Amino acid sequence: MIVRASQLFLPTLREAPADADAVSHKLLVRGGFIRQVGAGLFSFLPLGWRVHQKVVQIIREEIDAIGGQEMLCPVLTPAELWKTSGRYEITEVFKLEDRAGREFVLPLSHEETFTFHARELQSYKQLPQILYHFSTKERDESRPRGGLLRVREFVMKDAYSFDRDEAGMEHSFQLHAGAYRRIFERCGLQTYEVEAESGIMGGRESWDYLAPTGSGENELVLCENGDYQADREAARGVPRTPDFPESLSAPEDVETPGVATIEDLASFLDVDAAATSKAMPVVTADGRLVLGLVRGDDQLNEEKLTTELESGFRPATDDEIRATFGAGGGSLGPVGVDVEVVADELLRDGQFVTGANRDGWHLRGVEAGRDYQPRFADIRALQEGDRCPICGGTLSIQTAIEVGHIFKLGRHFSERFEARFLDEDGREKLLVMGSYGVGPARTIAAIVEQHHDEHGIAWPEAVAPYDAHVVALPGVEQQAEETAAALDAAGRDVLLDDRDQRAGEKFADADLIGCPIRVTVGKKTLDDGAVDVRDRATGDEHRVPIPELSGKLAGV
RNA sequence: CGGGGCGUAGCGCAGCCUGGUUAGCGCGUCGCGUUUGGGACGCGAAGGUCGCCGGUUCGAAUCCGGCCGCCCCGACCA
Repeated sequence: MIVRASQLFLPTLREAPADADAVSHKLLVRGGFIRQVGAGLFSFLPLGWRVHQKVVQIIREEIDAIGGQEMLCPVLTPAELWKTSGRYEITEVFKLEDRAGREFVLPLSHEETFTFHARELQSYKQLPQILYHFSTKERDESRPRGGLLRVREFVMKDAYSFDRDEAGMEHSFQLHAGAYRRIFERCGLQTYEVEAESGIMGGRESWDYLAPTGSGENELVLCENGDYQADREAARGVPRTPDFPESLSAPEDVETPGVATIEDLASFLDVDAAATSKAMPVVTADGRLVLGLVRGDDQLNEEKLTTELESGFRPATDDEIRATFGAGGGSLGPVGVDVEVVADELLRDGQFVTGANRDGWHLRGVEAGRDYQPRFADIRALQEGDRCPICGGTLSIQTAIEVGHIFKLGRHFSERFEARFLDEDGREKLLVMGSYGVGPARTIAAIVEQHHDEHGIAWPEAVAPYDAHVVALPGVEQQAEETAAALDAAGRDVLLDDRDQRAGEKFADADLIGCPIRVTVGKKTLDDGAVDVRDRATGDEHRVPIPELSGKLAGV
C-alpha cells in the first residue's frame, strides 16, 4: 500500500503543545498521531489509529491463539447489572439516565455484562470459555494526566474466563499470562510481570504488566541481580537495621520544643531516624480512629494499610487529633492513649522515640508490647536502599506504566449473578472466573516512552504506522514513485512524502513520525540509479539500487 | 477533593502590574518570484467575540466579582 503525504491528514507540529509534559504525549501530538479533545479525551488521527489497530491486531491474534472468542458488548449498560455486582457505588463510574429516568452506567470494564451472558453456560461440557472484546471504557477520573497515560475514555481489550473450578481458572490465568508476555514482546515493549496489590477488594490474586518508562504512575522495583521484580505498592524489601541508643527500662519524657518533623527530631536528640517512629492517625470508612505507626525513616503504604484495615480511610482532622490525643500532629504516639494501633512489623523489636501526646514532648525508649499493645502488620512502603528479599542485592525503583492487568476473580461475580452450571457430579456450581485487561493506547504511550530520541519516535516494526517512509526530493518525483512502487510490490506499507516542502522539513517529519526505515530519493543518488535507505533506530544509512530494494530491506 | 499555574490568530508566546491609537511577535497558512540532500529568502495577503457572564469607568485584553476550561503537584511523611 502506498499513501501520499500530500493527501494525508497528518498535521505535524514543530513545537510541542504547551500542556504536554510526558515525552509520549509530546511526540504523539507533534507527530500527528493524536489530538486532545478535552481533559483525558483524545482522538486518534489517521496515523495514530493505524498504530492502534496494529496493537489491537497483535492482541487479537494472541488471545485468539489461546482460545479466546471475540465478541462485542454495548457500552451503555443498564444500571441494574452494576447494582447486582455491587460496583454501582464505585466513585469513578459514569452514571446517566435516559429521558424516562431509566438508569445506565458507562462501564469501566465489562465483568457484569460478560457474567450476564455467561449465565447461558449450563454444563461443564461447555467449559472452559474465554470471551473477550475490544470496547470503549469510561472512567470518571478525578485527574486525567500525562496524555494517553491516564484518560477518561479509552479502548480496552478485556477478556473473561469461565471455568468449572480453581484449577481451571489457574490454567486460564496462566494462558493469559503467556499471551500477555507475547503481546508485549511483539510490540517491542519491555515489561515486567509483577504481583499487584489486591487493595480493598482483598484476597484476589492479580498480576500487573509494568513497562519501565520516563513517566508513569507506577513504580517498579527491580533487583540488580535480576531475581526480584515488584510493584512498589506490593514490594517486600529488607530495610537497614537502625542504630539504636542504649535501651531504657521505662519510657522517659524528653522536652522537644518546636520539633515537628522526624528530621528535626533525629538531629535534636542525636538519634538515628530509623530509631524513631512516626504516627499517622486515620479514620476508617466506618468511623474508627486508628493510629498507624511506622519507623521514622519509613513511609506508610496506603494500600497495605487499606488491606490490613479492610477499609478505606482518610487522614484524621486536626480537631479529631486534638480530641483523641490531647496534642497536635507533631507530637503523637501510641503510649497512654485509648486507640487502636497498627504498628509496622519493623517496630516489633527495639526501642523507639515516639511522640508523647503532649505538644513539645517526646518519649524515649518506647517498646512495643511493653509500653503499648499494637496489632503488627507490614504497612511500610519499600524505599530506595532496601535490599532484595531473595539475594540481598540492591533494589532500584523506577517509574513505570501499567499496560496490562490480569485477575483471578473467583466466584465474586458468578455468585451475584447466579451464573451456575451443572458439573459432572450432577451438582450445580458457580462459574470460576478470571478477567484480563490491556489498553492499546497505554501500550502505545509506553512504546513511545521506550522508543524515541531527541528527534522523535522510532517505532518497532510490528507497530509502525508504515514500514517505510519515502522522502521524495524535488526533481525526482518519477523515481520516488518507482521506489514506492517497488517497496509496495515487496509487500511493504509505504508513506510517500510527495509534499512540496524543503528537504529539511521532510527529514524532520520522517524522524518525528518514526517509520522504521526512511528511503531518500534525490538527485545525488539517482546517478547510480540508487536511493539512500536509513534505519530510523540506528541511523545507519546505505545506498541501494532501486531494483535491489525489496531484497536488501531485510538487512538494512 | 486541596494547592499552584494558565486561557490573547492554526501552534508557541508578548502586552495586563501602571486602563487610552488600528492588539503585537515568531512559526505556520494563501499568492507571486528566486531557491531546493537537514525546518530557505524577498514582496504581497488572509486570519482575533483577547475563555464566558456581569461590574467599575468617558473608555477594559488590562481593574473587580462570578463562572467555565486546561495543565502540574498533592490527596501517606501529622
